[in-house]
Amino acid sequence: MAALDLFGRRWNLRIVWELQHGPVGFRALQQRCDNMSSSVLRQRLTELLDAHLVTQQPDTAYTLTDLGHGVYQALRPLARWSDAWASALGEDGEH
Amino acid sequence: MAALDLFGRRWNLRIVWELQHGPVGFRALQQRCDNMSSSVLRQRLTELLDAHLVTQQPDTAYTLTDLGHGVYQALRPLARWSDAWASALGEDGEH
DNA sequence: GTGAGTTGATTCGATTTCCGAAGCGGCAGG
DNA sequence: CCTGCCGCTTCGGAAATCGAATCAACTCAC
Repeated sequence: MAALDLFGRRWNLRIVWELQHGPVGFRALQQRCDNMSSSVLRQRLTELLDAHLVTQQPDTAYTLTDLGHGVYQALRPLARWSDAWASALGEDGEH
Repeated sequence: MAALDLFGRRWNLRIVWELQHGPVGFRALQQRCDNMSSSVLRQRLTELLDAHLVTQQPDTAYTLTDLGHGVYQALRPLARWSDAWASALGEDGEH
């Protein structure tokens, strides 16, 4: 239930999603997230750091922990579903 | 990506989660969601209705569509992960 | 049929969150 | 030095969220 609360906050899902490919720096991460506000990004990152989903490397780059990588795995069915969702909505509006 | 936006809104994940057991009325649904604000609940419900994840029955009760049920299925890995997450955080703070 | 209780739904002012742009100090290279 | 990039902070305004009051419709008891 706490998970639904954490991920119910804007950008948290997206940030985990964008960190899947490996360590990313602060400003680069911001750009990947549609240039979201830097203030909110920092806020979200501390939340994810506290939740032990994200770690900060010696070179200050951010990356997923093992736990965080588990989230990404758990998120993949949702990504697969979103494809079905998109096509279902697409058939709606056409013709 | 639109899915991350929709579910990045507060309560949307929770509402889908709470509708898993079948049709629920407006006020009952509100109570299940920690007595969330009724104004926001209505707003979220119209969003979910527009997204075809939720339908309103003749007796005005809300229930998941087939599409909405797919979301719930896609959410179950996340629920399973949250258990591992909870125990990992639990070991942290103890002793 | 009238009065009390419940339900889905709306309104509105207050609070919280989010945004975005500017700016900070630190650290490169030229 | 100066310029440019970096992680990060500050702050004022905009937007989302809240909470409580309220409405019309419906039920049920009496």
